[in-house]
Amino acid sequence: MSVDGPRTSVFTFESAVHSHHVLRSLDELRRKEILCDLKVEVESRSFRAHSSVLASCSDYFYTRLANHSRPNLTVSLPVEVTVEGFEPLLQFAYTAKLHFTKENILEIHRCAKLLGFHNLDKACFEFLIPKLSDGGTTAREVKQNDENQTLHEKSQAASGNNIPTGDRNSDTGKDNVPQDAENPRATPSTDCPPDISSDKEMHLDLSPLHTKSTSYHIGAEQDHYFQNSVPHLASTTRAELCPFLSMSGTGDDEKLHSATAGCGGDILAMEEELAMDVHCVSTEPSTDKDLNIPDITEGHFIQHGRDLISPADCSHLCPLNTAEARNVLDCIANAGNLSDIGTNQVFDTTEQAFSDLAPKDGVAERSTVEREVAEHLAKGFWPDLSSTLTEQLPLDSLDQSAAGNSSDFHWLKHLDLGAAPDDCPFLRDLSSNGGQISGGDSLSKEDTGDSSCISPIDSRENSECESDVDSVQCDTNGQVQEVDLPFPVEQISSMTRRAFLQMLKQQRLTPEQLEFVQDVRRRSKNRVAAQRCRKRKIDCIYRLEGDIKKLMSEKEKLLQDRDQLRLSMEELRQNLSGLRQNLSMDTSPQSEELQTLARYVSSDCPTSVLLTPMASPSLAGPDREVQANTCLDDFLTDNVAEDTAALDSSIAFLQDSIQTAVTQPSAPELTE
DNA sequence: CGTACTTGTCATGAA
DNA sequence: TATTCATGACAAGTA
Repeated sequence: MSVDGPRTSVFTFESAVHSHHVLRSLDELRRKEILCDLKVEVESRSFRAHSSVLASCSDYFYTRLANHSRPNLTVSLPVEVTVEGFEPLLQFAYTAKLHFTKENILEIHRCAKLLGFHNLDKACFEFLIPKLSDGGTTAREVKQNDENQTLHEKSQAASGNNIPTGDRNSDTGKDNVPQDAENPRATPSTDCPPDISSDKEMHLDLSPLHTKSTSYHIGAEQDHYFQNSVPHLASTTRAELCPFLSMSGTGDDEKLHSATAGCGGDILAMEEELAMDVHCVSTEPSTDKDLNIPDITEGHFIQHGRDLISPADCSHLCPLNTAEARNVLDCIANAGNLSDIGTNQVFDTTEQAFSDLAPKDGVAERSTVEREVAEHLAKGFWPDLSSTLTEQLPLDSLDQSAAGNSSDFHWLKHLDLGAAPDDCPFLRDLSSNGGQISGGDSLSKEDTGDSSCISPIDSRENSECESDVDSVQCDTNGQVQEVDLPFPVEQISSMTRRAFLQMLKQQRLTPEQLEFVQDVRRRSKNRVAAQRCRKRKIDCIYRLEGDIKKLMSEKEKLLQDRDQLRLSMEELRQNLSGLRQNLSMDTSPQSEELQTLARYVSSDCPTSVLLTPMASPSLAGPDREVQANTCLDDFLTDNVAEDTAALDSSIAFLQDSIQTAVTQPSAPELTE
């Protein structure tokens, strides 16, 4: 039987934004070249970066940098890695956003494979490459290509070519625990050429072409890639290729996926806030060689996969894996030619994005989609609004959404809209579009003369006996049918007096109809007035309550100030009493002068007696204290106007004397 | 069943 | 003088 100590509860606070802030700060540091301990040379260009960042994102960099903690490293990437492919990857490492064009998507994909970048989901490329490439490659072909690769590597692994892989997790993401036995991070030195660490110039030429001492392995798919994409490497042996390529030949085909796609990687395992931004850029190739991605975004979708999904579920963590995401991106593709959209157009909000993604052929269908989205968003992020929104949404619209495209927007629940409900463009627009103000005629608010309160009231009028308050309206409607009004009854209360009279004149109503119309108008107006009145009354009550609280606070503060002043006054009196005692026992010339002065300034005041207690031994204790205070106050009050000059000089002299007494504590006159 | 609350309506006075 | 508005009072409905 084990005796356990007292159990202590451990609480964990997990910030949902910390990782994002850290990443953003790191990117800021990189842009300012602060704390950058790594220089990456790609072709003729060099990039400053943080080794830890790249090592955490790339198996290649991890393998090459894990054992080199010295600063100012220079890493020359293999020649097969191009700036076109590496620059977006570097941006991705610091921003979790991959900017690509259909011209460079293949190059990025190839470099991502070479460098073993995580979190670039394979399915992303599976989907995007066929969509953006002109060759008509299908997603199935891309997937099949990767499957062939994994199968090939599995066969190679079975044959004994088990090279450490850069992958730390399985493709399924179900096993997020790093397996050190197969983890290259456990034995990174095996992949590092021994001559690198001895490089005295700290210039790590990591190109496999220059590290012939390393025996690396390359899978068939890489061979295929190199033979097609890198012709000059077609004749290169596997041992001369990028070390990362050897990582993918562990024999575990699933790990290859992870190495290239990053699903189930450490970052995912850490439940980091994941964001996959897909910037569909224009067909114009990027001419900006800086790391600042040009503003050529056409479609911008941000999907955060936190909180709602298990980190082990790779397919959910990588939204572009899902069929829903494919549908969305299909919308991008179907929205028109990418080049048709302005190169400087940026979709910063889902509103813009889906406005353009929505079918152009029908407003009703678009409205249905938007309502579906709004409902979904509201349910997911603003539960308080969801009910209201659902109530306001037409039932047929919701039914249509439920039966139609609702499944296409399941992934929207992962959208991170950190805005208030009022800031939600969908809800805002829906309210503005769908919330048609009652009385729906062309009369403006000023024209009707009604206040803002008319909207909810009239909205109730528009509804058809949906609630209890509409019982009156039901009765009214019944009367409307009886009198057979030639115009909508809801117009009666909303129109101006002039318009109302004009309408009565034009309609030639019967006396019964006229009486009914006037009664309806009167009651409606009065109803609104009563509501306004009650609202004002409630507002007044709230305002008065606020005033009461404010006054109570002020009162409390004044009472505290009063108590504080009393304490200060009491302390001052005690100090003054002590000072008088010290002065009375002081036999120094200064003290004699003080006493003389005291007798002078209080020649007709009993205070002089108090200042010279020896002269009046009959008074002592609290009585003398009270009397002294009283007499002194009275004297000062009575004589201040008579001899101000003498008083000022006396006060100054007293102050000097007090100061002298204070600064000379060792004076014999201050000691008994 | 009583109570508190909401809402519509009426009566009345002021503008 | 007619109309509008504000407001108190009352009644009906509801939780």
